[in-house]
Amino acid sequence: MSVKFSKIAKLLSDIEKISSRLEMIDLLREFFSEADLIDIQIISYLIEGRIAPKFVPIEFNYSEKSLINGLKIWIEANEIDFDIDYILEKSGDIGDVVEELLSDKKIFMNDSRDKSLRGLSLEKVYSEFWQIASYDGKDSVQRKTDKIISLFKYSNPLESKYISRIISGKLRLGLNVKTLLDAVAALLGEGKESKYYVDKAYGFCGDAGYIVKIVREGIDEIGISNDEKLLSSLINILEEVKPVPGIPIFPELVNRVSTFDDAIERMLKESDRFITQPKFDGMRAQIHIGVDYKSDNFKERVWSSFYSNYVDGKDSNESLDMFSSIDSIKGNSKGVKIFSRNLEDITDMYPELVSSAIAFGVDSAIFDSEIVGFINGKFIPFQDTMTRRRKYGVDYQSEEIPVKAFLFDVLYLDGKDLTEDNLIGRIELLESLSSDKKGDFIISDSHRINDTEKLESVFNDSVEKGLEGVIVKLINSKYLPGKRSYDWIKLKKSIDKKLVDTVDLVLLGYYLGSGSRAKFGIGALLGGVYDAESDTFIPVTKIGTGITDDEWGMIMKRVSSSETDLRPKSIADGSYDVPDKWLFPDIVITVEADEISKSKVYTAGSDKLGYGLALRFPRLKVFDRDKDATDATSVEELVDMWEMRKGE
DNA sequence: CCTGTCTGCCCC
DNA sequence: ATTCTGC
DNA sequence: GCAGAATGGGCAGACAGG
Repeated sequence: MSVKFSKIAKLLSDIEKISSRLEMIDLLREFFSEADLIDIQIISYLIEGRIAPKFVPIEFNYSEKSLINGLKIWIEANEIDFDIDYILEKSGDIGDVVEELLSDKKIFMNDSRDKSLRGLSLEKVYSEFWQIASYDGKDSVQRKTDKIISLFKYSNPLESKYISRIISGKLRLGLNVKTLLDAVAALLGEGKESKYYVDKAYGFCGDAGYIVKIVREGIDEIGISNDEKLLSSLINILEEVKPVPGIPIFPELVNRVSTFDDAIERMLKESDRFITQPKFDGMRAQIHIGVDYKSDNFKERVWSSFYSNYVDGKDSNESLDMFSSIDSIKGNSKGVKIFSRNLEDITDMYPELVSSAIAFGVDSAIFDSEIVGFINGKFIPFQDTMTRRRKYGVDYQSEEIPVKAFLFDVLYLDGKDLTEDNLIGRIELLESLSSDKKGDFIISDSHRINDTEKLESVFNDSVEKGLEGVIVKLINSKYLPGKRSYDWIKLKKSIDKKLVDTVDLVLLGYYLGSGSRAKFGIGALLGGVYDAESDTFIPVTKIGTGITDDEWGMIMKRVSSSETDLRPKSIADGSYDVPDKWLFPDIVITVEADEISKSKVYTAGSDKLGYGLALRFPRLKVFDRDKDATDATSVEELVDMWEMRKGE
């Protein structure tokens, strides 16, 4: 019997009130030890605002704005006295808005109710979620709204709050899947050992529900009383979860440091040498070769997973066939699959890489790589590379924007898991695969070095080639799926102050904040440059980071005296996001950015260039420069900065 | 058919 | 992506 | 140092509405 959803809402509400992760883990562990297996599996997906693992292509496609629009229409049709915008501004959370709206008990009085929904269970809510996510085509937005409102009818305000938050993907509990895995590990005892194996198994399968399932089944079989046997048996079970071609592995992630010396110090603490590889400005891609669609391992993890039962009118073997049947794979004779950083299947977007993989001359492999547009021996801008991430017109675009896959790691080769091997061994193996059949694969350059001078020269080479910088890696490190540790450190060219773009922008408006920013009444700023010719200010970017909570309070005070409801005439109009509050342009701020980019919503520079300019990765450095707005960075200066970078 | 709006554990 | 915050 | 949650520009795709 699936647990009542009202109990789940209470659990989530309790977790939300806690700030200590250890206490959250304790609450969850308790729930995990009592609840039915199916409920635990469902929760493990819902906690991420999803209904299935990431590699299953099912999304709600219905976020905060859709719910707000839908509710507004519904409120008006039912003549309810409720100001959504006002409450949203105050709370900054769609869930809180819904909770408050439904606290009025009279709202659903005259509705005829569907009895099958009474006393919602978690399982029932989950299957309704599947239907909401499955609606598509004409009027699907309206059908989703109707279904959500019908769920509200059978929920108390607290349940409605979490239904809204799950669907809009912003649970805001201060807890996510990593903490959930900690709670799973806690089922096996206090020690850190269990956590290591749980994390690792999750890294290899990308499916928290599956991990929960095998752990819980193991516990039920052995019995929780037998501590020692429990731990060792469960470790054995978790260790069975190994890399399998066709099942995406969470890519290992990089950390950042602020100086070369910091990076070197961390590396040399562990070993007398370290590895550097180029940092490409493209798209992370994990390339699998030799997917065996009929193997038990593959079926167990993908085809028979419990969520496939929820797909309407299909049995589990027909459903969720992201891997599709082997017969339908056109020209993909070797079971090639390519996955993005977030485990999305992007195979069909890169036919030339599928061909390269088939020709590569290995039976099975999993490579870690970066896909970058590459024309006449030169790297092309990130924005152009990203046009290859598409569903339609793939053939045309692959001629317009040809790409290369730069392989920089190998996690699996000809049936063997390499993730426990040292990095240096994996790289040597990768380099040994070099042959004349690489197609659009390029084995990434790796340097083995041990001092600052060499690091700086490798870094400069990299930047000169048009790359983003270098990644520095511990020479003797294992591959850690999904981990962001200091085993891998990025040194971006923006570490060098000469290579960042710093501008003085005029504050033109601001936006309301969500979640924890709501209490400040401000969440982001709109900044612009000065155009002397027309004596106007032209927006170039929003800024939402680089500001501490204390500063937000101060900024709000400073800004309130310049507020105005209508756009001041001196601020250029455009298709940019209109701020919630306009400001008379009299405050100058300093903003740092990694680079200037071509824009379709910002227009600064378009008179001269034919296209507008914006900032990539903007962050606030100084709030109030105490100078005149007309002394801010000018359009001409911005255009100059853009042309100088381009010329290099 | 065209255009605007919204979405994406999007990509970075 | 960058940045800040609580533990 | 980790995990989580704020926030950025910009891309293609899906849908609503005229």
